[in-house]
Amino acid sequence: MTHSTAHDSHHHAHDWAQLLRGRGLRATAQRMAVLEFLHDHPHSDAETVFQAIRPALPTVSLQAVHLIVQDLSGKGLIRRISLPDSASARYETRIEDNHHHIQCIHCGRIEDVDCVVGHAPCLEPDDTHGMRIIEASIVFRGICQDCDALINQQAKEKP
Amino acid sequence: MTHSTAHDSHHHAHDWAQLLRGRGLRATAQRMAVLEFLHDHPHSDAETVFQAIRPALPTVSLQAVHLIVQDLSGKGLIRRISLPDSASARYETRIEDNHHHIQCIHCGRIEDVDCVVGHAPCLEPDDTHGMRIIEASIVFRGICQDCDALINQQAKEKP
DNA sequence: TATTTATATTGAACTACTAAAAACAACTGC
DNA sequence: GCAGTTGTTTTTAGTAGTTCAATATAAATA
Repeated sequence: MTHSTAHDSHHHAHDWAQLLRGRGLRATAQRMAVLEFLHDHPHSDAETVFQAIRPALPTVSLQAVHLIVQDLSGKGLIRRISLPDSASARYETRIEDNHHHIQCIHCGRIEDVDCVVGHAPCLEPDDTHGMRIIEASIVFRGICQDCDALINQQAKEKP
Repeated sequence: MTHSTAHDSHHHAHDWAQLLRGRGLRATAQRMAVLEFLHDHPHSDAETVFQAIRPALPTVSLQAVHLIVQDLSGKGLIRRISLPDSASARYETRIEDNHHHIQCIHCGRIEDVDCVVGHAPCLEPDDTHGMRIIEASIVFRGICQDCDALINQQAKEKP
């Protein structure tokens, strides 16, 4: 019988330490801080994570963050996302499902795309060239409403 | 009535010069060399293109290649591909159709994926978060037969 | 608690790409 | 065909993101 507070069940308190040890990784403060931040702020890049966790861990280095996200990706605890319109790699803790992403080519804003209409077919190319498919990475490139309005406005101003 | 030799029809000789001028770009030797090479070697990165065309154009610089692929992408003559398992951007001349790619996560080999079973749905996420979709970039990550065999063999050698 | 060993830190280096100014070459009109 | 204009390329530097190597540190184990 497990005790779980209302806060826990709502927040789904993650035992990052146990998760790390389960994959044969040591539960360090840096790794847990990275996991915690990525859980609350998906699609963050290494620099953003670094800046965010620095106040709590003043000695942390950007290189350490790079090393951590690499290790965690390798062990499947987080997922690395490389988007056409972002120079740096992004990371997220949501790895259980096969979800995809949509990014505004103007402002770079990124959102999750939970599923694709007709979903399954997207994971089955008709000719795999003899390859065993591990995952399908689908990135939708678009323009968000804000940027669209902004562009239309700019077009009016100087014709 | 057009004259076309057997060689032409087979090789589908491209008039890169005319294609460039049609988009308001000057037909320079560098640009034509880049187009020609990318046509024969799709999914090449800037460095590869640079090395390939250098023998014919000894004064060409890597920076020029970067600039050229950027210009050509901007004018829609080539397409830029960014793959999760490749650090550098790749380029291809095949832009008419909406085809996708499959890459081996082990050796990095890239192949075209002409179509997806059930095709159309992949271009329609169920929630666009208010964004206007411009394109869907689908990359299949997998392991090719050669690498799969290699990995299995290595696993046997040291258990 | 002491020891072992993984992990973090530090500092440097590397790769892909971009920027700015000068040299050059493609298109225009003569 | 030749000269002028302007778009391109070259050259030189620089930047961002990431990785590497050696040392220092801290987590797990006994």
